[in-house]
Amino acid sequence: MTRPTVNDIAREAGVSLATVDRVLNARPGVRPKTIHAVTEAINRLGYVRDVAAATLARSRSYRMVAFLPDGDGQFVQTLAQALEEAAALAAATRLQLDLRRYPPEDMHVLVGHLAALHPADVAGVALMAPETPVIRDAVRALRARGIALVAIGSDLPNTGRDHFVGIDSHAAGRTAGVLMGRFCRGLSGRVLVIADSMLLRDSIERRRGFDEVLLTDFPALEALPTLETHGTAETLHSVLGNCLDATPGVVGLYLLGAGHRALATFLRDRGLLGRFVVIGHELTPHTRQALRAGHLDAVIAQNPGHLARSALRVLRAKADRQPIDEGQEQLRIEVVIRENLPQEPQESRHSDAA
Amino acid sequence: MTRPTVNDIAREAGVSLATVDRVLNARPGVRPKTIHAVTEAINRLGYVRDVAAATLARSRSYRMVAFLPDGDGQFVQTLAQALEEAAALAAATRLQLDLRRYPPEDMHVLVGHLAALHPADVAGVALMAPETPVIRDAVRALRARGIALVAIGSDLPNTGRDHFVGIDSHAAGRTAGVLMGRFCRGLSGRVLVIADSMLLRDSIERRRGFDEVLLTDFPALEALPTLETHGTAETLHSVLGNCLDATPGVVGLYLLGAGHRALATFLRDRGLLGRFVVIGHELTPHTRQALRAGHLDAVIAQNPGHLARSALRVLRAKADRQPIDEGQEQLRIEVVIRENLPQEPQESRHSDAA
DNA sequence: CGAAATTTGAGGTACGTTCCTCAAATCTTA
DNA sequence: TAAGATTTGAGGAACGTACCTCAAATTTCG
Repeated sequence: MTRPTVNDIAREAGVSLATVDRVLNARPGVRPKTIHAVTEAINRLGYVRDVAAATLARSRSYRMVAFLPDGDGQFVQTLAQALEEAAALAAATRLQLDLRRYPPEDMHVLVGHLAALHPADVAGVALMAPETPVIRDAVRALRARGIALVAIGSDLPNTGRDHFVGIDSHAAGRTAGVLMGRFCRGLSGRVLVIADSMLLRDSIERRRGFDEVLLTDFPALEALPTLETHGTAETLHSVLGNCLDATPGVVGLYLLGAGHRALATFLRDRGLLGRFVVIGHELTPHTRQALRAGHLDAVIAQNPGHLARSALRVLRAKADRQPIDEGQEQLRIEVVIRENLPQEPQESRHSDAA
Repeated sequence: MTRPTVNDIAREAGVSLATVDRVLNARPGVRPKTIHAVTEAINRLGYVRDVAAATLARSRSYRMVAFLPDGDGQFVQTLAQALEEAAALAAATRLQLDLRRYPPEDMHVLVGHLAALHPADVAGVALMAPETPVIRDAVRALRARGIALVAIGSDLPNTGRDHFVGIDSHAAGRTAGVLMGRFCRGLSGRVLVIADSMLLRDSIERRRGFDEVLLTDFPALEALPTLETHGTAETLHSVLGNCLDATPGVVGLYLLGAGHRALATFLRDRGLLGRFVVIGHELTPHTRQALRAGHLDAVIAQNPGHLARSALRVLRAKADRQPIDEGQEQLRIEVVIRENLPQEPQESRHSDAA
């Protein structure tokens, strides 16, 4: 009737509580035969460890640090907020998150922060950073010290990071390509691709996926070389203006990164709103507004709330050396159009001490 | 340095542990002034209740029951599996799920099951059922007895259900409509709408959303009256065959419910594969395969894993009379195309006693 | 067989909270 | 001011697991 406890296992297996404990926690000094008897009893009774009691007994606490690039990118802002919210909830389960920003222009600051982390203080790190050699080394050193690290938003392969929380940029780019192709059905012409900068791996991979699909599945569309805006509205206006003037037959615009607001202004000024199929990435206040207004046809996104919760769950699992639930941690490449736009995330107010 | 505990609050507020406890758990017999002093101390210290310790002390266990219609619908099968998996994980946090199937042809069986539930045995119920008057009454009675109820997959408004876990069918239908319209860009013609039966609220609402969008945004497309297959491949073949023979200019097919396998066979037999834009609902092995093969252009889906986890989380919250995290429980209307098809959910194997 | 090594048992404390009892202190109100 | 009502304090047991120590039992091996 009631849940079996460790004492029930001991009785069932005909051993003492201490032995059950040794088996359950994989402590040494138990004969294989005894281990077998205990696991048998566990299976027979259908015992499941009560994690509440276990974490309480362990009185373990999880101090995590998250590093996000400083700056005004809306996606990063949204993610930061999602992390704060997820952390507020996770505080009830003894997880403490220290969210820090680093100047994106000087990676050595970040590296310094990472190098200063000590496993006694910090159980795990969530990091959003481009993959440069210095970062790679810093991450490797961190892990060598026994601190878990998950890459968030943008992957850091070849660093031995414990996990990547985010979507596959290449597949996201392919998805954008298919939507562009299908939304432009019957049209032939050119597609402008606009990015902040093509130095980021994500942008490169999105672009690659996008091109692949256009090339193989939508030969009537030609994707032009990427226009780089360097994150400023002025550059976007001038570069895009020049390009449009010089290029006839543009039917679609693909924004690899930010710049939706600047683009909307530009198109409005030129009376071009609604003239192109426009596809972008990430759901932010700007893209949300553009979708609603009809200036943006689809957004390929990853859910920041899921990102944040997944990152914290994975970090905790890694800190506990426990397996992660792959199914739950797999993030979807979301396709957002006006009709399935989720409700504005309202002020989610958590009661204080509940 | 260390997390504040109830004892810290007591010291900080200058009251006893008992009083802190009374305030924390909203027990009676504390003066407003004292309550204020305690909450002040809580805020000052940034106290967060340790849920692990709390649930342990309460030694509460959560016995939940889920009712799904019996039958071979793939979505229901997938959902059942997702519920089992979510329950296996939640077992570690003292939640026990009893997954039951009821014969969809006789609602009285379900009603009987519901009527037999006693709040001493069952804390909450997850129910997937059509909204009929008998069901409505049974649900009302259940809630009157103090058992929490969440509707899963398909809503039960006007029953006072505690929560609905699922997506808005109307919005899902609109989303399908937009994709149909955009994928048929430049074409004018007719769209066939196929359903198992139009008696289900979900089908009706999807259809309504779909029609709305076609009517206002894509006047070149005409949605024809719904063809009902009653869930059998034979009916689908004959009805659809007749309709296609009698109707020129069909450019799209919209499947409100199941029947993807039968449709694929039908189209293959007639040599019509790839001739229409085909849009459907729910990601199942069949739709997944059709997407991959290119016979199906898009699927509007809700994630069964999220459904299951959300249902259990909400039930637990309701059983504890605690607020739910709206942000986390909001389910997305997913748009799935071949390019963003998630990996096949593999055998997720959880180690036994970890 | 005996000594050494290994395995097991018994018992305890701790984790942070809930929930209980009973007495003491404080407030109300006639 | 005194009786009654309300509020507060002190203390303890319980939840299920982790982790510790030391002694006893058992096995291994020379």
